[in-house]
Amino acid sequence: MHNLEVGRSATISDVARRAGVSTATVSRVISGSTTVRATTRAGVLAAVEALGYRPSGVARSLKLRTTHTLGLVVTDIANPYFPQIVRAVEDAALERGHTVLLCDSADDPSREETYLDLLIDRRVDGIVIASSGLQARHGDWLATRTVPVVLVNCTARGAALPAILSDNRAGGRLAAEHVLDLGHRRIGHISAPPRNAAAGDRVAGIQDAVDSGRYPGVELTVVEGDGQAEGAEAATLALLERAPGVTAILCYNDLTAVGALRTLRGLGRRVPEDVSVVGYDDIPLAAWMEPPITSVAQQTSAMGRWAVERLLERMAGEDEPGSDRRQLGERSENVVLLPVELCVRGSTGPPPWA
Amino acid sequence: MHNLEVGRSATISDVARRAGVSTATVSRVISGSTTVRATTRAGVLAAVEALGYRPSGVARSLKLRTTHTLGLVVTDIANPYFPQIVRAVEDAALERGHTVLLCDSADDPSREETYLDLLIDRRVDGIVIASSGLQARHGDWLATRTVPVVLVNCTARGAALPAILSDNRAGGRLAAEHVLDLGHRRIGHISAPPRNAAAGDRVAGIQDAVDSGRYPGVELTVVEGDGQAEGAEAATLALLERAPGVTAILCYNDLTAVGALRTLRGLGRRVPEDVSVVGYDDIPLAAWMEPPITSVAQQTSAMGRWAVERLLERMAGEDEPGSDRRQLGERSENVVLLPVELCVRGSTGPPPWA
DNA sequence: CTGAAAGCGCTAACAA
DNA sequence: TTGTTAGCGCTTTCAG
Repeated sequence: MHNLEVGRSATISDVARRAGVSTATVSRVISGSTTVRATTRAGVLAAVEALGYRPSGVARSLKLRTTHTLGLVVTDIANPYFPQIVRAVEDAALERGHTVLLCDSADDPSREETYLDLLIDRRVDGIVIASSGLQARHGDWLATRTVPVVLVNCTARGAALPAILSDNRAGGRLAAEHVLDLGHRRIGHISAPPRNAAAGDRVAGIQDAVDSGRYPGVELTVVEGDGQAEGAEAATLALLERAPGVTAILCYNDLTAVGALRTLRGLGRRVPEDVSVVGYDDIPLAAWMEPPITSVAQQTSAMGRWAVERLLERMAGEDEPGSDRRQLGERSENVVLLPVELCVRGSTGPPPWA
Repeated sequence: MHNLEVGRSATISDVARRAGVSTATVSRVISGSTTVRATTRAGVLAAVEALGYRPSGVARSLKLRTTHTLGLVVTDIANPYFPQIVRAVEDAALERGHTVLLCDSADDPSREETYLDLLIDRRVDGIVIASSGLQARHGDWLATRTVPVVLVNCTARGAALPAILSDNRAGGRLAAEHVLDLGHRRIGHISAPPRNAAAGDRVAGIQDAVDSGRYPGVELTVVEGDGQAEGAEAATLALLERAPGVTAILCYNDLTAVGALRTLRGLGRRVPEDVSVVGYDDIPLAAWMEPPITSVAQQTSAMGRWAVERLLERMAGEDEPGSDRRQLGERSENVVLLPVELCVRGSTGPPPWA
């Protein structure tokens, strides 16, 4: 009797031997090919069952030149914004039989680079990058690779990579108009480091609202935070020092808003009676705070799903003949802009004098 | 001139051809073997550079029978407790040159099963399972596989899989003693569904404190929540109905505490003046709430790190001869219990009459 | 110091 | 309907 070595998992040859057929036949049974006699099939299946055989994805990948694996690079999994994207990407990937190699760059560009190399080495079928601050050189480098890449809520300067973005500029404008409509005129903004592309767009949107001419006499003060609750506390203090009269603070994200809320409370300023606060991202946390935070919601899961679909579609496309279109300038359909929505909650209200 | 096909990445043969050597030599250079003449090495390196060659991890995995990939199964990535584990596991894995296949079972047992199969197929080197409710059948099944598995904060009834657990019973006791010491006597507990093993242990710990004899006249009421903020609202209402006089609520986790806080506030009950609330997990969120939530902290990152180390150590061990010890009953060193710590914050205080 | 050759586990012509 | 064979891209004896 032919025993398996201990610790080794069964191979297709083991199954073939046991079933008394060739490996080709086993392969046919596994892949569900119809050109197999029923009795043969049954025999193979019995052997598969008996041996607990599961085909090696590694061998299959080598042969088929596809790993059914997607790489997902995120800036910081600990930031509640990202798990939503991860979930969406994974859902979409799993539906199509793909798994996800998660790469949490932990806000470290060099780690991000390491991961990108690793993903290439692992021959993933595609890469989704949801990084708040993709380095320009990464973009250039990525554009030279053969693996399809799509960007989620970030852009690579220069390199024309397909991307799905949320309309950050509109989001900034929406937030600003909301407090301006409420009557606020001295407003502050706590932004994020400039390597974060979204930050700039949101500031631009806020500026759009200020410059629209619809709100005379607006004073806008911008300070830089770090997108974290802790960092936002110092930023809030700095803002209040530079512009003691602000009655509304627009925050780069919800975590920043949390920090602002805490700081304001510590200073004895009531929200929203004394100061209104607006967040961004509408993570679950926003609704849980006291007061619940008014926030700009992005279509996070749509973004993740779109990214995966785009990737798989692109992979399929590359099989087609004469598919050298990668060399052509990518067209504008490659960038999708998703609308945002303002969720008004308890952290905003009219200014004290209104 | 020998051109590469478009869209295909360079292989070791491409490099060999270009450098005018055999693939064996290229392989030696890549692996840093010293037995290569300097000039030859230089030539190979030049070819590697020119072609942008990166060795295929897939082919290497097939040959070397190791993928340098770990599977990580989590119950719900959207639950803020898990990203911390993910981060820790990934950190430890990356340090040792491994990548992580993330599997978010999204609280769906059948999806978890699908993922486990997928991980086996992908021939991951090991699997870390951080699932709140591992099914018994999964455990049995896992025990039959050759791939090393370690459990984080969960156990598989029957199957003797190595596990790292946080001392949930001690945590429950700690939380209970805290409010009992403050003078509370009518206390409530919002637990989690029984498939969650930790939930039972925490209840037991609370019961330990109650039964210790140190606190006479304690009344404990337990209701079941779902570990989510939303579900906790109904559970809090149910608790208050069954035991209107409770002055302290111990929660299964911080998310549950958030829900309790909101509900109490809605009812006009002040925290901690009227009712004290204790959370569990000490996720960042706990400190951000108003009032900040007193919570039991687990050593999350230590758990993730330990899991990976255990896995890799086990993988190394399997190469050794006569390593049939898997058949022997696993010994108790296979289960590690990590201590917990109580973080006292503003959500707990003496009962109203004290 | 270097090359030839075998083989990891699988699939896909091509024959039979 | 089934088997034979040739690789996928790499590493690793074993010769030279």
